[in-house]
Amino acid sequence: MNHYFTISKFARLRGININSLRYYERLGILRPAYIDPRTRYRYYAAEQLSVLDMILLCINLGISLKQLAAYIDQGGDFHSRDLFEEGKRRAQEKICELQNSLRSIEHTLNYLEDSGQYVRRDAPYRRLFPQRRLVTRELGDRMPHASDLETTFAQLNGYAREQKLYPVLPMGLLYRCAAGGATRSIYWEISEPSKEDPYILALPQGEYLCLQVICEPGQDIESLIAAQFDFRQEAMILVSSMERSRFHFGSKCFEIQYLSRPSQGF
Amino acid sequence: MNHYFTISKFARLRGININSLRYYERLGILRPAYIDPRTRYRYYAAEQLSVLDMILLCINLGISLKQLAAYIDQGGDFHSRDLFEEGKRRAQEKICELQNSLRSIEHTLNYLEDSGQYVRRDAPYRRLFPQRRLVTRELGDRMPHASDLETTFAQLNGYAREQKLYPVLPMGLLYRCAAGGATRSIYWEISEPSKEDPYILALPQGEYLCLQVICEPGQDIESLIAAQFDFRQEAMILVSSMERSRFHFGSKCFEIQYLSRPSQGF
DNA sequence: GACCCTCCCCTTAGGGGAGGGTC
DNA sequence: GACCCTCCCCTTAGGGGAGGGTC
Repeated sequence: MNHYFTISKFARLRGININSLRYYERLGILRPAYIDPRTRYRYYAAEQLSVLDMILLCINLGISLKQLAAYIDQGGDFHSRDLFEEGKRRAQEKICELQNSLRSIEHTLNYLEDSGQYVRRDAPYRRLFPQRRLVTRELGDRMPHASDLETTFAQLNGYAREQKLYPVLPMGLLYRCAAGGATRSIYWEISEPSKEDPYILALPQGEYLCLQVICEPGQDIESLIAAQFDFRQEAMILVSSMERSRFHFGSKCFEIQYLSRPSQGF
Repeated sequence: MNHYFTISKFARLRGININSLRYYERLGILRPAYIDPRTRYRYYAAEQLSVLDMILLCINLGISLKQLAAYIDQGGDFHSRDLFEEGKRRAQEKICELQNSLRSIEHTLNYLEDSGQYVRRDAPYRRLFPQRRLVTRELGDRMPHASDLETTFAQLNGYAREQKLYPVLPMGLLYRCAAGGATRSIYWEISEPSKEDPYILALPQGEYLCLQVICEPGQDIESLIAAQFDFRQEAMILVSSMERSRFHFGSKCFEIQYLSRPSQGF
């Protein structure tokens, strides 16, 4: 003489809704131990809690209940070890993904907070940056049109995502200046801390000479920079997007960051 | 003269399906920058990628797109800092939950693997256990009926879940024996490594004297134990469920684990 | 009176396809 | 020929409710 739980008592043992149990029955993964043929009332046995726990584990880890069926053999037994192995893999993957997202978010929040101290500066100032990692793409001899530039930024972002470099704001233009001339690149800052990639550039930490400029749509940003800095002096010049706690589309404010003789350190 | 992306090019920039973009438009969170009134073709601007990135971040972190709407003000600006703060909280919570699940799974896998070495032993043997943490509940003077026992196990499991102790297999009976008599409890092993709780018992690591018994449904497990051990000798006796890589309902095989004079250590 | 039953409709974030027009 | 449009139906894991019977 076995003891049975009614559907609501059984559901209460794991804090779930009775509709969930009816749903598991429909899927065929957890049929009541007994169904009264007259009233169609469902009754569950305590041993069935282990099946329910498996189901809840799967849901928790994003293993679909159809996939769960693959871990039950004809005899109704669970291949629980296989299921746990799969669950372990899933959990590890998800944790890894979330840690990457979290790092990107924290990176961005730090950046927003730090930038808050430099809002609307008319005069040049010195700004201390930590070491930064950028993913860059060199542009050709001529500055592309705004529309092509946008596309190139988007493509570089796509590349960085594919390579799991976790691009974040800010993005912008980068000039590597030397006596022989300057090369022009675009960049996205990345939050991935250690991966290697041919397009990654590690910017040294240190104090950069900074200047904020407003660039109207038709205006040429390079002539704005050239008015302030010499492109033939060995230096690194970044033209960085400035985003604050809100996104403003069509933002025209940039921060120029200047680092002289970067190859020699500070 | 702005540059626009067609819907499929825009989707490709982030590797998503064009139906997703149509869906975001329906929700009102990402309307195309321009819609040709004649053909109804949708065109997107590069700046809209930042909105798309916000949407993808939310999905990634389980923030619903309706909730996302709460971070957009009348002017169409994103309160991105608030959103990032929320995202950070979510990511941290999810990572924490997953790490707990992962620990439970690893705990269970270790247990299954370890138990594999002790399948179907006829004779007593010594088995080394690591330190184990149990959540226990004392039973009354008399052993409850099987049905009530099942309910009590389920309740204790529910309690352990609520307290985030992460109960795992094995579970079973626990006797704390002394000259004055024995107390009878049920227990679940827990995978939570450090939390304190009045019902937690930390079992010392060490070698336990073990014995496997088969207990048929009608049979009294306590008389089986009493045939082998003296309940009045200072000791800890566990009657542990034995589960292997598959769940078998109505399993009747138990492992008796005996530790003498636990208060004196090993 | 609390509990259970069977419909039946609804949710999220889209995916896939039919049938027809556009670049 | 590749691309885009608007329907329209489908998915997962249930949640909620109506209308009626059961413990």
